[in-house]
Amino acid sequence: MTEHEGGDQLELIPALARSRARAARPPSARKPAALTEDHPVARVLVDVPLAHLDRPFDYAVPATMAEAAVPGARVKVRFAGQDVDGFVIERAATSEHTGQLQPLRRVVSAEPVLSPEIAALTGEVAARYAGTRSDVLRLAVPARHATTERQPPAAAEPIQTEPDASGWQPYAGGTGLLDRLAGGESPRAVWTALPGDDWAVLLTEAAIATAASGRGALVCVPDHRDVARLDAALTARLGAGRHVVLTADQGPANRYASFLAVSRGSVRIVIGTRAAAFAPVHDLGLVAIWDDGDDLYAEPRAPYPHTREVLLIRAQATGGAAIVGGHARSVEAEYLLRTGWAVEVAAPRDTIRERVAVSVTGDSDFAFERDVRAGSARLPREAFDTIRVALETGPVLLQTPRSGYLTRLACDRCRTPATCANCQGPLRVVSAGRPPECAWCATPAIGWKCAQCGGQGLRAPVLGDRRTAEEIGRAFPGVPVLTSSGDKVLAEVPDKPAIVVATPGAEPLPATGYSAVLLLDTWLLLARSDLRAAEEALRRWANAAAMVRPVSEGGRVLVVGEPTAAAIQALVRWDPAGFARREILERQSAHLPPASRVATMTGPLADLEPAIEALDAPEGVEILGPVPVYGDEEAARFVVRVPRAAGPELSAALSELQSQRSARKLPHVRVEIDPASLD
DNA sequence: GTCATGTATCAA
DNA sequence: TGATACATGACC
Repeated sequence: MTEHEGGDQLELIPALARSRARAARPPSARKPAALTEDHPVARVLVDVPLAHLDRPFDYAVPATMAEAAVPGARVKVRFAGQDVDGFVIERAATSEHTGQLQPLRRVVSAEPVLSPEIAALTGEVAARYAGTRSDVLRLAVPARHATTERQPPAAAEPIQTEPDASGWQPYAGGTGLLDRLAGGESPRAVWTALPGDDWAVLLTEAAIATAASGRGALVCVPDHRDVARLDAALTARLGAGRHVVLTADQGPANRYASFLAVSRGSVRIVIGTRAAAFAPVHDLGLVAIWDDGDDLYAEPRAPYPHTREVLLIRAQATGGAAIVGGHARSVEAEYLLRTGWAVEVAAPRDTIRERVAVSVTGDSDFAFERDVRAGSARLPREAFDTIRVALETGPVLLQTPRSGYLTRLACDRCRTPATCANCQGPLRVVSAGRPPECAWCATPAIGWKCAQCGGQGLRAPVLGDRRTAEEIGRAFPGVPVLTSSGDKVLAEVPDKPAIVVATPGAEPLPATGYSAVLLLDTWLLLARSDLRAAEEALRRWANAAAMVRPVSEGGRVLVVGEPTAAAIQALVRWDPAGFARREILERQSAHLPPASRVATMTGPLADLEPAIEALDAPEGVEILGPVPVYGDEEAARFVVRVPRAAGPELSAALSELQSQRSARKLPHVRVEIDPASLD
């Protein structure tokens, strides 16, 4: 031990003393608090929003704080003359800093709320999304609640329940997956759930299997209804208190209590929405995400990380297992299979055929014409018949999208959405009297020709009257008609004949499933002006269709739409994997994610142009734009894309750009990597 | 972001 | 010469 007394012991290179008034002040002017002898340096992540200050700063640890200033503790420190919040990430014996260290101002709490794993994770997520760690920390660590913190931690009890792999039996590699989890191994799987299967039960068993190996599990689901379903499944198997729920809207006390139960290791099975993705689960052995294509997983706060990416980063970093599950398959999940990062867990075709039968009926003008005479102007004859027959045995689901999506132009002959000849972006009408433009690169679509059928006419899909529950009710007098949509989601459906009209994602699940599921207005979902329109449509249809009873019990799915559309064909064949494979090839040739890594830069054009100029982008970069931002007069947007392999380089270049800009006090430019949508 | 410092500019 | 404005760079 060679420590000296007083506050100057950390002046490692005093020769570099600066002329700043603060440093020049005589030492007697400040009270040099006695420092602790053991590891007197605390490395602190300070909560400042500036990109160029996004790194740890060293502080001296006063003797009075020696015990409390543990790694992970919240502290208050003096930074640039003001008190700011921070987290201790490390205690060290010495500092690299050449000046004098400020002492920690206060240890807010000795509770180590930022574990080393999560501290590292926030760094990786910030780097991946070209954001700041302090922004990511805000997502990762909930606000403190002092009263809650005073409650003593509950004892951690090991989970003795044996996993039941029978639900995974129908899947090739299913029971093997559970066995490996229970055996302490770390398989990584893309799981395509069978229609009719209770995904919550299967994920519950996966979590229990992981627990059987003495490890923790973290499962993210899109929304509250899914949380409730998974919560119920876990409670049914383990009883209350063996798992914990983390969501954003729990209220400060509840949220912090749940968080503490996890961070203190009292509970090691964690479920929740995207807010749970950063949960500091002890000995994390499994991360799982259900229906990863759901756009609720896109974090709306900077730096806009996606739950799936956060979980995969964690699996990679901890060497744990991962399950990416859904009825449909996202192109990102397909990419995990292509690269060999994960293996497929799916049911054989015969099993699928036993579960679900999907047929399609056209909604051409001819069919409508004929159906007017059949008594229903709104439903094709076959749909009408299907509903009538199915109502004899149980509830029928009609899924119909809400109107009001931003629609893109389509070929007026074959209805294929029109893409830009230059960059494959969606075409849309900017103003009357001007040719349509690409929404990404603003190239006017002059002399456009449909790639599918060679047609040369463009049409804007016009929203017709929405089918209303009333109209349906008139067609089926005496049958109760229930609606479920956006703000008014129906919780339950009686297990008897009824018609449920629901918007995608708001479909209630009857105890024994629907006797029929009808997917209406499918062209509307497909016409959305989004590069994911078809993938998203199939996901929504599959989720609704999966609620149908098995074929053997008369369950039937009918799609009303264009039979040649790829997404509809994939649904009819129930082949989400094939669709994802095909989709990924198309994205590849169009230089779209996930084959490419895309970033958007948004802000006033006067700020964007120098930013683009200063961006030290990797080889092979394409810069598209600027394009005016819909609904914002001031703002414009550039799209920057690189081959997938150059993604980390692009992130680094954007981080560097943000650093330089913040150091030079230039106005903020919003950077979003892998944006949920490019509209 | 704040703060302190340096330089430019101008009225007195 | 001092007051003021603005740019710059450090921030532990």
